Amino acid sequence: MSQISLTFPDGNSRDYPAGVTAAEVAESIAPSLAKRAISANLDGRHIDLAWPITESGAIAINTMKDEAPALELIRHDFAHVMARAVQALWPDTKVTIGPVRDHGWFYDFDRAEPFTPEDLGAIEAEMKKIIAARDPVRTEVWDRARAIAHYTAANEPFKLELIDRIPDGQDLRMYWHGDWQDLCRGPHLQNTGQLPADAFKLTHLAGAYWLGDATRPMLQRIYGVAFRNRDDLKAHLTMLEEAAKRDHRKLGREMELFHFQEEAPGMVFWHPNGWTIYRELESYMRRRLIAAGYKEIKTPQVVDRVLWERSGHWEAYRENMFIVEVDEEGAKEKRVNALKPMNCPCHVQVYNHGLKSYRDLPLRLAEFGSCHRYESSGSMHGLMRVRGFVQDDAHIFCTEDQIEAECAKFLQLLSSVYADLGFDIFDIKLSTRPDVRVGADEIWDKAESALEKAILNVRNDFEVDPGEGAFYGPKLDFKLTDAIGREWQCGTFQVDFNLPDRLGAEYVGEDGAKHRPVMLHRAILGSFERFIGILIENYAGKLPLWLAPRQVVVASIVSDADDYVHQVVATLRAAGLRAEADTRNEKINYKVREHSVAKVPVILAIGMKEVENQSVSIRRLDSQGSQTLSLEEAKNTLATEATPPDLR
RNA sequence: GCCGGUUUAGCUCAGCAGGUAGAGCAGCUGAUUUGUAAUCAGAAGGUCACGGGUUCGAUUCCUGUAACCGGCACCA
Repeated sequence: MSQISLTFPDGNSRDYPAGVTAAEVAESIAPSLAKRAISANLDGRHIDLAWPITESGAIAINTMKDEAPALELIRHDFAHVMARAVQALWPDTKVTIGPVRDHGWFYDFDRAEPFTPEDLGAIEAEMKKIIAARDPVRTEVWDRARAIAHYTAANEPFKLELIDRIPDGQDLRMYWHGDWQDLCRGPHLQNTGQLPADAFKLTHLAGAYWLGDATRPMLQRIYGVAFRNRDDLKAHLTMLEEAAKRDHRKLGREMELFHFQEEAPGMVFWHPNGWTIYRELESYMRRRLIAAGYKEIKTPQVVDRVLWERSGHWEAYRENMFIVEVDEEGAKEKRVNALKPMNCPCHVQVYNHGLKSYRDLPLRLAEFGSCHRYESSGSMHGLMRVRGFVQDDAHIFCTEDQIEAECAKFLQLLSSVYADLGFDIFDIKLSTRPDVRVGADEIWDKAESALEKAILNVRNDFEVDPGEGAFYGPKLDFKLTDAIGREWQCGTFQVDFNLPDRLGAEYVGEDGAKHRPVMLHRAILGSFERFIGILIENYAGKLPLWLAPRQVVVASIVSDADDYVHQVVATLRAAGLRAEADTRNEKINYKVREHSVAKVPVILAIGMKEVENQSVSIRRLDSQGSQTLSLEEAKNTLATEATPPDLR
């Protein structure tokens, strides 16, 4: 038998007979390592301990201490154990796929009866039995015919379809967890007893299309989470509770920011507090855009279908547009309009008015464009996905040569805006030309490299998503990371060679001839509604002072202080602060608690001491104590703090 | 749109093997003048999401619709 040479992480290497398993390699290093071993990495590939190694390479033995491989194995084996438990409880259930995902796994099943939330407990109990049995896990390589014969006999049509999709010549591997078997690429643990029976939980049930395809049957998906130990699971569940507390829908109700109701699903009813945040954010964006050389415009809400036909939207998105039909006087047919689902065609109309010269470019037209899209009922989610929303939209009309500079300027503006709003971390994704596209390859080359160069001016890490660009041009997408690590795609920068052509945009060049401008679609916040939702969740409702809808409550301790309370409120208001008086006949404890729960950032408590000294006792949200300042001092401090970041 | 779930007072939630409902908080009224996260008392508050059916009788059972929640699909 031939020899192979395996190199260890410390740089040493040793020879083994070909076909040696990682378990044997671990044993040869130290029996204690063999006991703790769970899997191995061979040239970066994650393999089973029992897998025969036939070629030389670099090997590392994994134990439960190696977080990434340990979690992958645990979650993957849990998926199998859960599927086994489900088939044990309901033998008529068909199995499909069960990948590792996020903090756990899911497995999709096909069964006539729906699973109920109560079933989850029964499944968990069955899983614990399987773990306690410590059944060995073993694997075999099967040829296609044998696998097909097996799953035909077992009446598992989804598995048969999976086999069909695996390329010819690829090994099919079969895993057994005890007497339950599943087609799987592995790797897996050595026995089910290695699973932490106290560190998993089945979390929820959901429907999911087979292979993610809406035309295929809907399966029943069961989600679970699993960790290496009970403490990690508990920490995860606590984190979920914390995230639920930040839910902008809950905070929106508690802080009286907005509401939704049946008669206008997906449309926001902004209340005074919420609208204050909105206006503050809008004013901020307006100042930033004007300072960055944009001109603000406003275009119609209701636009005849012919414009959407010309732009191409009617054909592609008719189903998602709100249609307004009008009986015009004397007309035989109703006139068909659409509520605008986006602003770009209207912006081209503004551009097209009057002859443009190359000297006018780049022309940056911005609009807080109110748009309506008929989103499917199941996709709406609080402020995050709505049917009526406002974009911080702008279109830059420029020459091809100006793309790079405009992109660089935009990146600068975007990162500065995100930093001002509390988001210092964001990721960039570059989506390049798709198979189906318009425009010559040379122009795509130019646009893609311009975008890439522009990013590299700002930072050196970005993700490339080949083929995911829009049909009209490549694009950049920006994902920011919030306080609890979630990512939100907000900004976008898209190069468009198509729409200027379809809508006949032109400029007169230096050469006196007419040329097509390039159009850059760009947004930083995306939609105000969604971005405010993100802000609320990021700050858990405790917005920075300049964005807080209610900035200061001046609360009396005794009613003899009421006159001075009103004087303090008037002083603060004159300094531009959103201040209100609370002179109700309640204890200061009660007032402090109520305004703290309402997330008012500053409470000024006023008793007779303050009246006498013309001072205030200032109490910040979440701080224990209070501090006494003169009224003048408090006014100046708060006014400075409440200044929007771009005006400081 | 699809699968599953939910819908009871302003909010959070009980309840009903079918006999038209209950709590806490909020709100209202009164007392209390209070020093940094809930003062006490009283009265009041509901077409049990909406429509149809079964029944002597439906908030409860069946059925349809809508909205919402968790996912899936979609997201110009």
